[in-house]
Amino acid sequence: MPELPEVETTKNELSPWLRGQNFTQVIIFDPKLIFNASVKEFCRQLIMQRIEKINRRGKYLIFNLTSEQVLIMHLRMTGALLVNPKRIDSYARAAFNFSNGIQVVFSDRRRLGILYLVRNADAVVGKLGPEPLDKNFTPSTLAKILKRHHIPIKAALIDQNLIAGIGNMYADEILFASRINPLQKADALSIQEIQILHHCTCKILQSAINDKGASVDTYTRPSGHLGAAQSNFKVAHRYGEICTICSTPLQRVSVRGRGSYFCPHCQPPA
DNA sequence: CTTGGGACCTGGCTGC
DNA sequence: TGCAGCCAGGTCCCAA
Repeated sequence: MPELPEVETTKNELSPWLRGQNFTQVIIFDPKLIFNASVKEFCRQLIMQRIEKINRRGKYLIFNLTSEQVLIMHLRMTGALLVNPKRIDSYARAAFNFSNGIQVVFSDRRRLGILYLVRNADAVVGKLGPEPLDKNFTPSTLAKILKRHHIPIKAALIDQNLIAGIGNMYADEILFASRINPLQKADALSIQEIQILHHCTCKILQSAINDKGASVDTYTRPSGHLGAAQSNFKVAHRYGEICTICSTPLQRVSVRGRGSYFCPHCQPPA
């Protein structure tokens, strides 16, 4: 699933291809991909626009254009942006051609991804919490956020309005590395636990970016290559296996309807 | 404020 | 072999 490290990798690898290029053709195979606008209008407004820069905010990709508009993409569960794919299959929902001759295909098996074309990016990403890898995101920032919420720490970590970019699998990895039980209440964590949690959040996310994201399910990098971060996972997608530290069988618990995997020995209940 | 549920969506899995 | 039912999870929305 594309979370912060996968979206960051997509941004990093797309940028050299797309920066300074103009959209020469926009083909929408699935009209539901476009939020709140007709396909015709969307294509008309995008054509001949130049991409100045690609940014990431949380799990969103933000394309700054020469016009006053901003193109925002969310990959959701199974979305991927592929550069010059060998063939366009039934999962392709849109194709973009550029002035340098390259083609970028939005591929999305479960069709939950979405594109926005707006004047102000804040209309889409304005309510997101802080970026966990921003230098302004300190243990004290995290402490202030968690103190305000009497909810399971797992639920807090994946709430995009509290912290941006963390999803189900990295939340599980971060909590395992921090030795914190997913059901522990956010406002009950000690300052020591919050410092560890902050450290592990930065470490896990940065390490996953260095590994070009995790290729579980359908995620592939724009080049078509896979990421390698999944090989370091200790609990995510390892259901039925044993803890790499203490050999206790990993357990599953549902937090806010999301499967949460943890080691009952390394991450004991409070 | 939190909590729980449904909706979206399709491939993969289970059980009959 | 086929089919129904459920599950996966990012996000939004609604009711209690």
